[in-house]
Amino acid sequence: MTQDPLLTGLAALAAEPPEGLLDRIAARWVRVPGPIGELAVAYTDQGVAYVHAGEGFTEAYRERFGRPLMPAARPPAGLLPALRTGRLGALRLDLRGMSDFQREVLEVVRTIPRGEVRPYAYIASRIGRPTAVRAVGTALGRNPVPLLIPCHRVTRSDGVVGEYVFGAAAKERLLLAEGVDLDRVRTLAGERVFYLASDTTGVVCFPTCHNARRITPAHRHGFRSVAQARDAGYRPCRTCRPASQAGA
DNA sequence: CGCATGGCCCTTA
DNA sequence: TTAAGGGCCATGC
Repeated sequence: MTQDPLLTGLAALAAEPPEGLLDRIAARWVRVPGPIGELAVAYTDQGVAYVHAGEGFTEAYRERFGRPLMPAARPPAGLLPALRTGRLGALRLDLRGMSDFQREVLEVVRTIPRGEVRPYAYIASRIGRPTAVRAVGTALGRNPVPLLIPCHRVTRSDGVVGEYVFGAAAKERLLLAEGVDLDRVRTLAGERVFYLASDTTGVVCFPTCHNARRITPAHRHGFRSVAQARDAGYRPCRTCRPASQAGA
């Protein structure tokens, strides 16, 4: 009907988007096995953007991101190992659209090793906002990539496991599967012990820090606060950095 | 020591 | 624009 080059150009666009364009706009998604059952995972050319458990994945994705979704043939490289080992490896994440606060929280949480836990208040201190403790909880409740950014490893200061996007029961199962001795954490908490120190190294740790777990019982000392441990002559562990603030 | 309570700060409706 | 409330925490009986 017309030979208008603009129209033919547009028609070509509609029929066959240029390579890469679609991936910038849309996300792909796959179903994969995870440690707590089947997961739906969405990813873009930037990396994994969303991890969802249970029903209603596409609805939840669209409500939250409002972008088109296309099924993918296979999971992105590195996703399955990351879910299996609890370590990201080279897997990239797409965290665009998060607030600065949320990104800072997630960056710290990301560094908590498998098999260990840290309190919400610790995350708040690490990002330099020691009183924004509840806001940290809110941010983790909105973690778009649970399991990959291990928000299940953030627990309450009083030794209680606390809430979780996929439910408190799932959080507890995950931690046990990763080797966290929750019974011991709870026993210590009952004695008001939230830090463990070694009188051979002079270092004080969070109880689940791998350094704390190797302390011989005879040389182990429990403390209620880092301040008390300091007064007793201990210095904070450089690995788990108890009571450390941003920069400190 | 278990529970209640005020405090805090970011996000959402 | 504002107000309400949440994956919490430290106190005070």
